[in-house]
Amino acid sequence: MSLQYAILAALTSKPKTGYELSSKIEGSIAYFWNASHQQIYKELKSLDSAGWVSARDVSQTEKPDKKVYRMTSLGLKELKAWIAEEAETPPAKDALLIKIFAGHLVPARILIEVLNKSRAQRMARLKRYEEIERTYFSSPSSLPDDLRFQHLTLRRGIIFEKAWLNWCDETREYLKSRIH
Amino acid sequence: MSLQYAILAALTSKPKTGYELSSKIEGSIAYFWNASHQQIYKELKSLDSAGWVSARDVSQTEKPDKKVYRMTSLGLKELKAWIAEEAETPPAKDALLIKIFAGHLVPARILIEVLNKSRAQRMARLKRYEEIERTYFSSPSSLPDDLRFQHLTLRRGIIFEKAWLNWCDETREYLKSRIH
DNA sequence: CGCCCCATGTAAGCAGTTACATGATTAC
DNA sequence: GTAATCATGTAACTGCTTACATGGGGCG
Repeated sequence: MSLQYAILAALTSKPKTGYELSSKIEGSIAYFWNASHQQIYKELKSLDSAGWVSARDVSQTEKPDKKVYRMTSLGLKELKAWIAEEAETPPAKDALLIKIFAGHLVPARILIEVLNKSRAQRMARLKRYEEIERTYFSSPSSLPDDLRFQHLTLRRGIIFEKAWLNWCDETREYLKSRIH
Repeated sequence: MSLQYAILAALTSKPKTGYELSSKIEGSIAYFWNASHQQIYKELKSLDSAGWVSARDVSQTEKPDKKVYRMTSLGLKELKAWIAEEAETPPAKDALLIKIFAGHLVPARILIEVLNKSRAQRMARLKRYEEIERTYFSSPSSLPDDLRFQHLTLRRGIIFEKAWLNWCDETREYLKSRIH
């Protein structure tokens, strides 16, 4: 259900094709959401038949034809109404936490390896986010409205990756103490 | 798939019924995972037919009969192997972030209300986690192994709820500046 | 010659939610 | 009497993943 609203949110700035939604969203909604192209095409169809978006067929000569989707006024209305609803707080659902929870079952050095790999992924994300912030959001107050809100979600990414790194380090300290 | 491992992780300390798994997990795995009782009964059946857990029927006179599940040695072996595998980093998938992303579409005071409600939920969790830490984990070094690992996942919860609160405050400051 | 980019889908299946169902005991 | 706790499920459905499919153009 939320994916439909994520798609609508991605269509607020300008109309997009399913292909763009599934690949070019890098740098905005991809900070906190993902979906396969199959699922996105499906949701676009269902949004279309609900009248929340409308498709326009565009023929291309050197590339395959495509369908450009734009949000309708009904879609905008529904999106606004949904935004104003209370959001419930989802659980983390990160497999790494299950692994740590049951971590006493395996040797500490194995867990450290698993943790280090996760840490490296988190660090890579943080670097990417910080790079994006430096490049596009260096002076937030001069940005147009929609980009200022995008920046807020990027900020969330930066704050959280840092929190992850802190937790990884704290956890790693304990695991190291179990080896020596 | 991960739910099966979450169930196995919950069964490491002692055998449990589906009912206990779906309700009494409060205070451990519930910090970062959830599931309906229907789904848990389904997964227990599938784990049973795979030989990763085994069920024992227990008749009770004053309560309904129950099935107590314990992990088998095969289940333990598989859980250990899974823990040692690299964990990929999932996206946040929190609807609040979609709402903020498209936040320029609604009046700032509406968004502040939505944010405040989320913030209150986060704050309540943090208080709960801190209370649990004070009560059960005040001197971690004297704890048995499995509880020390449980404590690590609780620490993650505490660190993350604090990070959420920081982000909420940062975001609220910006939203307030849009009203005045 | 093979691979990547563009572009959109079908089909099968698994994972998870929501609604419905039963029924005894204990506590207010 | 009515609500909560204990205890386990079926049925229908939605959401999402994985595998498979097509086909032209550009690049090395």
